[in-house]
Amino acid sequence: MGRAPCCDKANVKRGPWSPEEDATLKNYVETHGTGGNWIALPKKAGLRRCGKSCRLRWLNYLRPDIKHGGFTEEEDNIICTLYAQMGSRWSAIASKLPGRTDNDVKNYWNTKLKKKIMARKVTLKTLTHNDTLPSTSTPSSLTNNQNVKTSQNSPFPSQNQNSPPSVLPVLDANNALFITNNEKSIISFDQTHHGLYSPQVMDDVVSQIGASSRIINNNNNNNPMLSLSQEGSSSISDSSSIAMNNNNVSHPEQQHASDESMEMLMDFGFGFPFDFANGPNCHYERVGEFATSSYPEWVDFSYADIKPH
DNA sequence: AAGGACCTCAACCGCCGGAGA
DNA sequence: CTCTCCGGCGGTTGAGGTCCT
Repeated sequence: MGRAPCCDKANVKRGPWSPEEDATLKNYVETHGTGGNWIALPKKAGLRRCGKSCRLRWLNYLRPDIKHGGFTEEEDNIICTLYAQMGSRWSAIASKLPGRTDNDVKNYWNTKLKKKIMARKVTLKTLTHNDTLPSTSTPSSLTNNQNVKTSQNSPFPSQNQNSPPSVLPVLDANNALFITNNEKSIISFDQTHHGLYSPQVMDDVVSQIGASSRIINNNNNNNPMLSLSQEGSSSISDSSSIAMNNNNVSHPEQQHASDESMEMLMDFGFGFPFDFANGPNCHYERVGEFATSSYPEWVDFSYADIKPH
């Protein structure tokens, strides 16, 4: 048997609040406070509403310090950062945004911000060994991560046979984020997807892209380009992903579900950032937990700058 | 102009944990 | 220690608005 309801649902009004009800509740709370008991408040205030409904109405709409209207770019960044750190703990995230409620933040994330991030073009670009290499610097947003390595002299670091392949985030003069991982390839995230990339993932990405028949050579300097963008799509589904195996790079609908050769799946479906990569050669960890990981080469790009394409 | 699809966001639901009896 | 009550929270719903065909 479940818990008894908090109020007599047959005798309380439900649905949208009228201006009169708003005024009654506002006047009562401003005059008397909540009295520490929301359940008893509607009766005292003369409202035919559930106490929980009164509390919600006050917290989300009537209280004086509430901020209505669009979110700023700065607020977007804060939400993204905190979501990457703590997931859907909306009240905790909202507490860092003065005047915003958990409901506001949750709605904003679910209806706009998630799609906004997904819509950003994600482009992986591989360069050949003969390409001109960018001058490099450490991304300032990553300098606090002591696991991050940068390449100052040789852009193609040698590999230690006994250690996982290194993933080396560097910035070129235009602040484009590049990732080097072996002697033959650099991956550039012209516009990066936030997420957590393991060296195993990046190693696989480089090797798989190199063998991919789907690489698009879309420029004149022999730099093959793989684009994961959803450009041209009128609507963006909630789950967009690419799957990789030993032989190709393809969209999952083109991939047989029973294909046991699949090595990994990168899911851009926002479980973000928690469902980025998994598979026999990959590892699945939460951003906030990687510091204690046994994989010291994990790189957190949650704070990487995103620049318009 | 109409109607269907899609989007937004206020409101509700039900679970959980803390406080106090 | 157990039980009850209540506030707080995240997930979900659905009415109303907007866009698209």
